[in-house]
Amino acid sequence: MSNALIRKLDHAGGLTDADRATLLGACASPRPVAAGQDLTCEGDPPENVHLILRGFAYRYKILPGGKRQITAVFVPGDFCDLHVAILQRMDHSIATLLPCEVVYLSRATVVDLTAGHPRIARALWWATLVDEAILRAWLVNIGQREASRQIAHLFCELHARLDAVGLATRDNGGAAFDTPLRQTDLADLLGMTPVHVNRMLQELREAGLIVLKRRRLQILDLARLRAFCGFDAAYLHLENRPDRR
Amino acid sequence: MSNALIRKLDHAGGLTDADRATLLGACASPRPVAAGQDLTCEGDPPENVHLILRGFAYRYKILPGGKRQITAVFVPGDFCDLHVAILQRMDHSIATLLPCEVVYLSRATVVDLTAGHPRIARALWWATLVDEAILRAWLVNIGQREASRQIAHLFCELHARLDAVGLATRDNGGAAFDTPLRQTDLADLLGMTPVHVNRMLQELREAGLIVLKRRRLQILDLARLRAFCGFDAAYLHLENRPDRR
DNA sequence: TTCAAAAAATAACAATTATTGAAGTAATGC
DNA sequence: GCATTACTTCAATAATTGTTATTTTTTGAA
Repeated sequence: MSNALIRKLDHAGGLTDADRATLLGACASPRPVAAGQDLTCEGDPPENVHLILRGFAYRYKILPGGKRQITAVFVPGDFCDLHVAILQRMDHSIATLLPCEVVYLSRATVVDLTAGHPRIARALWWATLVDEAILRAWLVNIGQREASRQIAHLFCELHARLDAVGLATRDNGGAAFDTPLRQTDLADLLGMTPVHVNRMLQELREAGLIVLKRRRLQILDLARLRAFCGFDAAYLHLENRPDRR
Repeated sequence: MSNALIRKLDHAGGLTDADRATLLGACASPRPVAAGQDLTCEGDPPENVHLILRGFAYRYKILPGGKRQITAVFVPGDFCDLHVAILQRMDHSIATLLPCEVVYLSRATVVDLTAGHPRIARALWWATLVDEAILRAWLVNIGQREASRQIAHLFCELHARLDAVGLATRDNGGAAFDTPLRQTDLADLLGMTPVHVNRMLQELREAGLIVLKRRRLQILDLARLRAFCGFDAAYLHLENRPDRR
């Protein structure tokens, strides 16, 4: 037995079967959440920790002028706010992009998980560090790359992360996955206008790099797309390739 | 007795005098490091944890094309890489901006600090979360604000962080601090060209918002500068205002 | 299946930002 | 003091990105 969380944490290495069973137990009763629902709002005191088991969610912040910046995308296996219990108030919001299955973990449960299981604690620590590394990679992406390469880089990252939990396919050089991001989401994530996102997507299509249709992204030649945007998966720290079960 | 680290962690709250003494002891023998030196290089396995006691440092990543993105600025009291011991390789580099005094802490020391002193552990945890929040704020800044407001926002953040460790002045509405960032650094931090940074600084000067001369920044009216860029210090989580000692 | 709403695609034009080069000034380190 | 580095200013051009508006397609609900 396995689930997205365990598949992900296996990349951190060091988990025993007993640890996996403990994690499975903690994920026992996920709740369904509809698309477009806030899991946490800015200003709230943090309560539960949210774990996405199925579906997609995202972290965002609304500026006074109404602009929205997306600062994280959560895929199955991701904690949305593992860390945040120490802070007094949330400084951002979290919402679902698609219908999700979400595990609500009380702080007490998280403390139990980590205090009683050092290898799990280490794996969760690893996940937190990877989240931070992703944030840095996004900063580099937005700051330094041109628009079409930003989009390409995001797609490469999403593919790698979804592949790590078994939600992407790879076939002779190509790859594919379902993406929840609309063009307006991409725009708010990369700091562009939706129109420009659309233009850049056209470019990627015309360059023969991607096919994007009905929220399904096909990467025609993964190596070529990665070269195009200078994607280096090192920051995802997936070096411990687990056996596929 | 106090130092920048203690002044900073006092904002997390909860430290006892004994904790402060323990922290002071850990900072006992800082090493001087010249300006422009790498403390850690991308690709290295992480070794020591670095704590800046005096001076400024920054985290950066160089892209294949040679572009540099600065992903963090460290001021006195900041850990550069508290967290990173778990990962196999550094995915970025860290270097000094000015001559610094740096405490090199072995992983063992960090483990001792946290394992034996729960309130210190909590404070370090808090510092890690704030670092992440700053990263998100930078993403929002670069993604959503126009160039001059990005610079203003960065200045507001630096002022707040330096004020938290007693390195900024505030006088009847205004404020001032020494900044280590050259215009090329600002450019690599915000994803602009140096020429454009220069232009935007002129705008801020002409708007009567700042005076920047010889690496000293004077904010003429802090409230006005904050309003100009929509700065809200909440993400720095400095709510526990300690007594100044 | 049909309809209404949302999202995506497209186009023309405007605004912002980057690039390059050059020249001069100021600050800094040795 | 001298050499070096950083900053300032100007200009002309190019590239990128934003704005607005319209059409088409997709999506989701009735």
